[in-house]
Amino acid sequence: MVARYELIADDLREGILSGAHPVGSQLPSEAELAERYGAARGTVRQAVAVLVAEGLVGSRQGARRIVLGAARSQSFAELHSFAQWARAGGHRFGGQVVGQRRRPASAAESARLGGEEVLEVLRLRTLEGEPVLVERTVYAGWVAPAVEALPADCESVTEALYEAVGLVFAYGEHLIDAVAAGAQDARLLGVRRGSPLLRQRRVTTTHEGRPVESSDDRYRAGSVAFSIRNSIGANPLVRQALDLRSAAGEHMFDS
Amino acid sequence: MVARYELIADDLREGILSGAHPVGSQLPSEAELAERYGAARGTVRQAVAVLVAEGLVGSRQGARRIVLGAARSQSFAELHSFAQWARAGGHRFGGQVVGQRRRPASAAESARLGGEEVLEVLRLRTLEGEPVLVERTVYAGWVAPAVEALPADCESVTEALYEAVGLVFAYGEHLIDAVAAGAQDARLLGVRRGSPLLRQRRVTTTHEGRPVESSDDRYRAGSVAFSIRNSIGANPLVRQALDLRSAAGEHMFDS
DNA sequence: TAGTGGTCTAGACCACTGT
DNA sequence: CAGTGGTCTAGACCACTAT
Repeated sequence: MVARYELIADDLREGILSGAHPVGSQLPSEAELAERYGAARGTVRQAVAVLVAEGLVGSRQGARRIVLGAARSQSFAELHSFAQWARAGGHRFGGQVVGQRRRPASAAESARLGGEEVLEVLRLRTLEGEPVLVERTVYAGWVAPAVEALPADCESVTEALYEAVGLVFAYGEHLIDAVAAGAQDARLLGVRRGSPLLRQRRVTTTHEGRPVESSDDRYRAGSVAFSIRNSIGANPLVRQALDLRSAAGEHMFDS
Repeated sequence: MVARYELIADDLREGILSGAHPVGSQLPSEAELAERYGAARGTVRQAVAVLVAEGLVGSRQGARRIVLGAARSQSFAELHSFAQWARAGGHRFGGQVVGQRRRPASAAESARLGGEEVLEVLRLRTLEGEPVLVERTVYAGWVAPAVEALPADCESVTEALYEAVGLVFAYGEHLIDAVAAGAQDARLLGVRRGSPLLRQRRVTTTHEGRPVESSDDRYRAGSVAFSIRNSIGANPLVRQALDLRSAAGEHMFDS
């Protein structure tokens, strides 16, 4: 069942991408759209809200909405899963488990993931044949058996876990910064020690809010960037100071 | 005029932060909230949607909403403006213009900002007394006079421009990656050449979609991170491949 | 099967923009 | 001032979850 407002949003989005609503132009009024699509104003508003959330359209009270850009937006899955992101972008990609072991959870990991044992996995991923990403993932004990059952060259862990045990990654918290490559990073990525890496740390949970994994992913500089569009009044990405000196991290990420 | 749904959202948010609705617990049903606040269900839904967008609350059809976290979310202004962000976080901060000059726009800048002349400004910003950020900003010609009129140690350019000429930064597009410090970066930030920096490139526009500035901001590693919470079905931050080899950048950022 | 969130309608009033 | 988007209501039906 696809919602009416989704269909309208799709149609408007296509109009933007195809140039029927060029960047900088005004969108038709809500009343006009409601008539065109034979829908109530509320439904049209819901459709337009989707485009606003995607950053394609800007909105202010009293004035017509304007088209801000024509870049397509990606899904949660594409942010969460390297494989799904790379596939959607038409990239050649691969992955390989480099090391994997069960070990007792540290105090912080236990608080973050629950349980007393975790599974630690080190993966190297390639894009267009080049190594670009080192993933150090710590899985909660309860998913460890399912993860261990995966092949070492599993393309998409996210998809495989869904198919194997119906596990859905639903929520994520991400922290993005830059770090110098360590010895292991450097060896795996083929860069010099100390060279810049883009780091994405994250904790992912199920629909119920149950933590599944915590990961430290490091991209070779120049291979990948994060992109965001925002507007006054709607903006989920935030800066965070990293406490240069004062009392240490109460933050969830401390590895 | 503060909207009803904002007040309800504020109240619910405070309940989450104060522990009345602890992380992992269920939120009251929409019907219950509607009765409690004496509002229609639609209004309550709008309030809860705010919390969902902030990542504080998770939502799925058929089940009660659950509380995901208690971190406060920040505003567009706080992402856009170093001063407003630092002030909201209670940090000590400062800034200083290091260099500034008008020059002809490159072809890319002309396409991005409009006009044939731009104003280029190099600023160094400090956090807790330490230099942490080098800002290289290119302003569109039409705002150049207003920017040049600012004092060299202006704390908040965003606020000053609003007060001086009523300019509002309304929309932004950001690209986040890691780079090695160049000679100038290294000298200004007090780090070694080649050490990792977190880079945020952005283009900002007015309400009308008119481009105002394009900037390349570089943070010393370990000083600042970007943070995001997301969920299946709502997610504005995306990865972007940086084209290791194939034909060069059609992307808007190419400086 | 009852409860809950998701979708949709029809209409009202208000705040703001543009002319 | 007319037009437009923002807020709010009251009620209906549907899809999904939990028991």
